[in-house]
Amino acid sequence: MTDVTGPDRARLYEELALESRRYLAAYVLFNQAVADHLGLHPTDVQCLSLLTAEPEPLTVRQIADRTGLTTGSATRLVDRLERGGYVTRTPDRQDRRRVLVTPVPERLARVTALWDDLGETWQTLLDDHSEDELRAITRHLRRAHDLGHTQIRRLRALPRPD
Amino acid sequence: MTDVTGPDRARLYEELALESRRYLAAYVLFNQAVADHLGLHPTDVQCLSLLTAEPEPLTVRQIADRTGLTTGSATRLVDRLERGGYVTRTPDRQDRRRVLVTPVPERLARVTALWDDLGETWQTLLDDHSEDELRAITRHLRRAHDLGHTQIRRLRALPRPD
DNA sequence: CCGAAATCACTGCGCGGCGCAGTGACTCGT
DNA sequence: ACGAGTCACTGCGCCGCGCAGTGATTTCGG
Repeated sequence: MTDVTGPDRARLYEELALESRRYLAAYVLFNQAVADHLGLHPTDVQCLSLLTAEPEPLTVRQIADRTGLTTGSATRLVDRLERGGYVTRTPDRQDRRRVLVTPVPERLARVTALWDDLGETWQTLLDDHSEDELRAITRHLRRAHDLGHTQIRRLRALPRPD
Repeated sequence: MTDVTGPDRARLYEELALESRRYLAAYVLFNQAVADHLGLHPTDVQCLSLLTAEPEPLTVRQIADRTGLTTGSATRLVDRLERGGYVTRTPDRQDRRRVLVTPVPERLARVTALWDDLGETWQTLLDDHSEDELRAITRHLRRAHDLGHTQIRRLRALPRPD
């Protein structure tokens, strides 16, 4: 077992924490820049990202949950995207209360083209990492993601300090 | 030199890209949850994070640049934080046009306490990574951060596709 | 030097995304 | 069959935000 109390290690933790904060701050700015460039809002871009990541269409509620919006705001979000031609609404045959939101590939081409272009450069970052390192990075991201959701549940359960 | 074209490696790239997206999506939700819990806006929390990360106070303009807001909106942001007692305004003696924004430690204690609590759990994630892995993760984050800023400059230089 | 230009924080104004609360349509459990 | 729960959707009002302009201060060119 590795020693988790060494002074080197403490410094590594601190560096990682600092880089994480900078990384996340940069991401927010980057996302904003992408949205500006496309003439959309960050939320809209985020939603398109969600839709393209999923193999099948999402319902309005699923979009609301994954973006942190209320269902009302999610309806408006889909309104904007539909008006812009990015998505179409389809009634769900299984449950007629639900509405499926399907992305329109042709309209999304411009967006994905931009992502692909930016992603290509991004991949070159990974080229001089070993496979073990890549696995370690991926593992850390996944576990941080999981912890994030755990913390969110904790925060929502906690009473508001006011 | 490692082979960067192998099928395993391509799969690792894809996994890492997917986990990154999930990680970043979770961060946005997490940040929102923290802000909700404190009765603040995500932007406000982000600003407090910036202020506490820096050893010396920032000017309104610096806050604007680092949050992606206009100076006008940054003024309003500082207004909110000042009204809430989180920061104080101090005129800059060197340049009398400028205003320095200084965090108020006592008022921020509650916020940092929450961060520390959440950060403690977060650190346990790192305990079963080797030091080499930690270095690899940190390096990746730093380079991704740098690339992000490069891409932002590219995006701003590009013409709007409209 | 002195006046023009740049930069700073700040302010009115209007837009629009968002949460809230309520509505009707639909599904499900008993 | 009927009530409870869930779905997407809709007015309404709030307020964060960008935009454009202002005055104060600094910087720079002739």
